[in-house]
Amino acid sequence: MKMHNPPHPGEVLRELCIDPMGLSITEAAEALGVSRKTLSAILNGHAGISPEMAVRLSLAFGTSSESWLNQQSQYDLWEAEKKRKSLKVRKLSAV
Amino acid sequence: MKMHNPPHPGEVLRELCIDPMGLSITEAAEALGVSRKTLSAILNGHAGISPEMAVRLSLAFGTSSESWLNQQSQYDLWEAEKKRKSLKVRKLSAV
DNA sequence: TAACCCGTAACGTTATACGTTACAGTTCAT
DNA sequence: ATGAACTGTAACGTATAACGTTACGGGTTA
Repeated sequence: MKMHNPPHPGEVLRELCIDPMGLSITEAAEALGVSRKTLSAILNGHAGISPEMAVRLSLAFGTSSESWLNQQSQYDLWEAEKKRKSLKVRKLSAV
Repeated sequence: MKMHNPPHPGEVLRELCIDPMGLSITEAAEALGVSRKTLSAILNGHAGISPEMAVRLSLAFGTSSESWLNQQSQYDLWEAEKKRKSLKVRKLSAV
């Protein structure tokens, strides 16, 4: 019940890692072992952080893979919750 | 550092909700508003719990969507971590 | 035996994470 | 100042996965 419109994880990645370290997309993408396009898409909100990417970020930046993937989950869930009222689901009661 | 080979969320769903309530896949799928195939795939580990499915489960069973999606994240991450050593990533040091 | 319900396999559709290539804008060296 | 090198992103193609529809084999029951 604490969710507050979480920012896209790509924003966080840029503001917490890329920008402070003065990295270009090209440099960071090379270090992560992915294409410039892949990283660019994440930073611009056109792609999410995949489980494998979370591990890559963990290796490159020394953070926990869990924290990156959880951020993505919270973001995805926030989007999915917007449709909650429009979903046709019948409540199942215990016995 | 606490991860212990998490079970597939479909197993948990079956053991915690479907079985105890004596529901068939057909009944549960209908209540959730998805096809029998979709629920069957999840319960047998052939599909994961999507963000939208997490919200559906939340509506049908009165649980939190977050808990379902987090379970899936932990499972996906466990799988991704298996490849950690084979990923070619260069560590980026601060300054 | 026939009608019915159940779970799952087969097939098609759509979305997304990835790479390769191509392109427009900068910077820099000649 | 003109050409080379680099940067970020758009365009296009591929693979995987979540979904629905349909079809099928195995029970139960009338």
